[in-house]
Amino acid sequence: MARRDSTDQAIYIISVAAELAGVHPQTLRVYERKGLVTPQRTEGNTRRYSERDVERLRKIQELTTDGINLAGVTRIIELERDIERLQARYARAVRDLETLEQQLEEAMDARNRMAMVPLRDVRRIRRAMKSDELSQPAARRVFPAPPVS
Amino acid sequence: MARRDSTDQAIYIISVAAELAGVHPQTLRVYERKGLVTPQRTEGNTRRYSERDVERLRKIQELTTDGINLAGVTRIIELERDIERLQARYARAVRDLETLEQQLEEAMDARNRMAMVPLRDVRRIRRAMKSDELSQPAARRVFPAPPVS
DNA sequence: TTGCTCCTCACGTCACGTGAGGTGGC
DNA sequence: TTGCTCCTCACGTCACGTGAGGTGGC
Repeated sequence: MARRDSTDQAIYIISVAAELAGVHPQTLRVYERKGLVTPQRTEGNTRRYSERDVERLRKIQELTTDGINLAGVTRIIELERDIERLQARYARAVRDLETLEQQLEEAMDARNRMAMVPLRDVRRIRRAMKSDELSQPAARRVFPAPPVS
Repeated sequence: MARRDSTDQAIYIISVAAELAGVHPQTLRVYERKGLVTPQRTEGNTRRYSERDVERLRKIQELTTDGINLAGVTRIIELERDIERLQARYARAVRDLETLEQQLEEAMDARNRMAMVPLRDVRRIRRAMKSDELSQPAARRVFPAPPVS
């Protein structure tokens, strides 16, 4: 779940992160105290913000600009993450559906190109066709249905 | 989309709606002015709240109790509605998937109980079986695959 | 008449952002 | 040293809820 890639690298000091997000550095300290954005710290106790942190700061900035307070921002970010997950799950289901539809169609196609014979009659048919003058080529074409992957 | 049922009937005067939602009547007037809840009006210009309105008021009350301001409440209610729709859509997809899986399984079952014969050989097989002493009952069992609903 | 409704205005409270002020390490 | 960082405290602004005050119709 928690991806570990370049967007997690803690690279920006507070003044740079603040500028990238378009807010006051002091604001970032307040956000951290309230638990909205938790940057890493250097050994010297200096904050280091990752690209992901800055993204989050921008999102917060966008929402507060719309007049939403921090309690609302927190909740909204959670809900939007839920929505993303749901959408991904739905997209996966649609893909599965398409795959299955195609499989079903193929199965139907195969079936429609064929005549079906109860398995228990196969031996009898083979025997009957052996006694027929034209039987040899046709007899080989009587076969059990192949398993479908 | 907009359901029209008993929950839309405008039945409560402001004092009752306020009590049901656990808030001050004056608050309801403020909410209306801000566009959060829009009750119907009687001919005498008195507000009438529906069950759905009261539900919404309770939701607002719940969120503001969590310290979320009205701008946040509006957004959150929208997002939660989005989530409900997405969940319904996902549930529908899952149902479709199950139906299709069952159809595919049935198709496979039918196929596995049968031997398959290319259609162009059916006539030849029938002819061959006719000349076989045990052919009569078996010949009837050579048939084209039925269409699947 | 009583108790509601309607409205507007005003104010107390609180969240938020940000500036000030003093500290310390690259 | 300079310019950043760290922290805490304080204050201006604004959103929100709610009370007051006056009106009018079941």
